[in-house]
Amino acid sequence: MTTPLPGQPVRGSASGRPIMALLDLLGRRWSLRILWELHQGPATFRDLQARCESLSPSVLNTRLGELRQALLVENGEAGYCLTADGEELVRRCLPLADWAEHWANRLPVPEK
Amino acid sequence: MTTPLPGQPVRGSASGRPIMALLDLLGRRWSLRILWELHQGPATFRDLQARCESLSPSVLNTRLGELRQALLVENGEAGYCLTADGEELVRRCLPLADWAEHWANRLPVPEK
DNA sequence: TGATACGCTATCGAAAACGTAGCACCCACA
DNA sequence: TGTGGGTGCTACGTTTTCGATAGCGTATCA
Repeated sequence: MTTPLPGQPVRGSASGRPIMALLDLLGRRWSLRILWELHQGPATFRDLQARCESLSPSVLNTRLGELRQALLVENGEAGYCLTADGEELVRRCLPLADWAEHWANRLPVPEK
Repeated sequence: MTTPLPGQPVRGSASGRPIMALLDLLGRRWSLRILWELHQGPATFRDLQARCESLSPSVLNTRLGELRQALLVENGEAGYCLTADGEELVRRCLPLADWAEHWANRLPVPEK
């Protein structure tokens, strides 16, 4: 699978607009979650697996490759962590956590 | 596939925390894109397909079902559109468009 | 020379997504 | 009354992606 990047046609949009590349990149299973977990602090490969309740190493490795190509994540001394850009991206998503709480309150309680 | 909702275990997290349900919901192919397109204005089923460059009706229908269960999208007079909650969610994601532009400038220009 | 941890790859079956065709419904119009 | 257009949506076979498990190669420390 190729990493969606600005300036290239991506799935669902031949335009190359940056937002489309971003939506494709983030709309892959575990992408958002991985960024979220790394925002909680740096982690080794195996740490990340554990935090995500044991997602496959193959998928994790694929996602990490994409996120590294996109310069959102890097592998440093302390293990994997967000780049400055990645940090800023997540920072802009933080209002989501807030919103999710309100959302939970408005939804009917799901059956167990 | 079951719709991830707060209060239930979701893929990658048994905790039921709202943010985890949200990350699961949005981390499915086309979810973010569909919300994005609906934020540009209401659309019929076929409009949505066209705006997303002809994604499969089966997938579109599945995503719409999930987003409707999550009370983010509804089917009204003018076709599909965001609910008040959905609108607020997207509003909180708008900084992403901005960020994506900066991101594009910092990335090496991809080969054609 | 084990013991342990690291990042990561290989393999294979299951699940999700894709592409295409077409159904059932409604409504205007001839 | 039938035909042409729109609607939302389903069916089905193929391809892609994901998931579960095992294990490799390296490094570190005892």
